[in-house]
Amino acid sequence: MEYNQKQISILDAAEKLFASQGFHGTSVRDIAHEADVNIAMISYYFGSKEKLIEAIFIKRIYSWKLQLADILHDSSKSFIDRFDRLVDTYVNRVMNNPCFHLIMMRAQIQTDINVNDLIHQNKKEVYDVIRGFINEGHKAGVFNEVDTMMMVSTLIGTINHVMSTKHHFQRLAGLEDLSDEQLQQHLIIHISTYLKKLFKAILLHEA
Amino acid sequence: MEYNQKQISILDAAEKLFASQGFHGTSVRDIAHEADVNIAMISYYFGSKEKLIEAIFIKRIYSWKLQLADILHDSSKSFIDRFDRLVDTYVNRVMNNPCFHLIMMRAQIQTDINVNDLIHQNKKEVYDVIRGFINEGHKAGVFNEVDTMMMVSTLIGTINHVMSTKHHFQRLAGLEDLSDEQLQQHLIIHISTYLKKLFKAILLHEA
DNA sequence: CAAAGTTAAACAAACATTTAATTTAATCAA
DNA sequence: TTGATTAAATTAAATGTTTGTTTAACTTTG
Repeated sequence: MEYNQKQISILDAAEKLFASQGFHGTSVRDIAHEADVNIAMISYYFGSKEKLIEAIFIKRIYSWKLQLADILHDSSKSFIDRFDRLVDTYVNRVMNNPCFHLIMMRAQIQTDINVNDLIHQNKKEVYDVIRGFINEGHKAGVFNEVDTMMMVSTLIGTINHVMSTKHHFQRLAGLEDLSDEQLQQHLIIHISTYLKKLFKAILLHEA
Repeated sequence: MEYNQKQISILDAAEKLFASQGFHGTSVRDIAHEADVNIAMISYYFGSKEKLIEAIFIKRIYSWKLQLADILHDSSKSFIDRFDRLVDTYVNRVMNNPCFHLIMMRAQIQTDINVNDLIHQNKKEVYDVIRGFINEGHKAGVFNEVDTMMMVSTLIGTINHVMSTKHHFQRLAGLEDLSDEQLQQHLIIHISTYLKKLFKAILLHEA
């Protein structure tokens, strides 16, 4: 998929608006205005509003599992180093693409947006790779036996929750004098450190 | 707030539809049809669609912090028992009221639904009570010093994530032959057990 | 000169809310 | 118990917007 500049503007505008107002809360007029294009260009290039959100998913969803496999199959690194890198990378990925991950969260919640098969397929592949990695580490005597599916739920759930409620978080933690950029960096480091420590407590320490 | 039967029908129908289709994805006609009342009754009783969702929040939000304080301030139980009961109760609460918690998740994500102050106030009170409890347990020498805010994020984030993606979860875990009720019971026990073990690993065991 | 890009305008359908008319229920003097 | 009075509840219809999409005319590009 090669998109021209106008198509990219539309995709970016739609991603931003779908994230903050939801799919149904965003009109194609809103998108056209944000992207600074004529309304008809959206139908012209993408066919419909539905197909536009599909295009956003297809554009975003594939690179993650490539990166994931790259990290976990890097046998030059120890199991623990690879696991740390998994957490770091995923935290950065979600925190640096909040719009898309908000849309993804909402699409999972909502039953009437037609990208569920796309999401499920991706979930399955990601989960299989992580489970394989943890099992390998277990057989190598490095990791304890753990409930991988629940651990992945904690990883995704915690990061999504902090990302999606970061301004509540900011006020609750008394970080209101931080700029958006400072808050962002603070949260990335904070979540990564905490999650790595948390998971090591069940992966490495004795029961 | 005492509601008559017709108002309760409207609130229940709205909660169900807002949960599955979102606020903007649900029309007042949908709600009226689901509740089997005339469209005009919604404006008549609640004023507008906005005030209807506010009424849902106000109806639901208050009982939780009462129950929470009740659990954590029960000094007849040990710190560990109280913590276990906190996790059990919250898991049950979310899993048994999925519609409301889906609406809450989406409202936190969305910036254009006007219940954010309501949610923030509730978040703050809940967080303060839990932090107070953990600090008390730390001073008593039972708990390690932990990042309470992150721990609460993991609690809420993990449960919300499993609840909101439970049908993905069902397929990924190969539990497709379970009925909805069986899946529900399986998940409640599964999440509770896992989360209690996870948190104890950082609250109790040595670093 | 033909294909692709771009536009303002038009389209019907769906939207939230209001209206004005009608029915139901409650109150109370006779 | 009646019949009158009044407020609350209920309704179908109408209101004026906004919705996603299409059209037909026009411009640019190769």
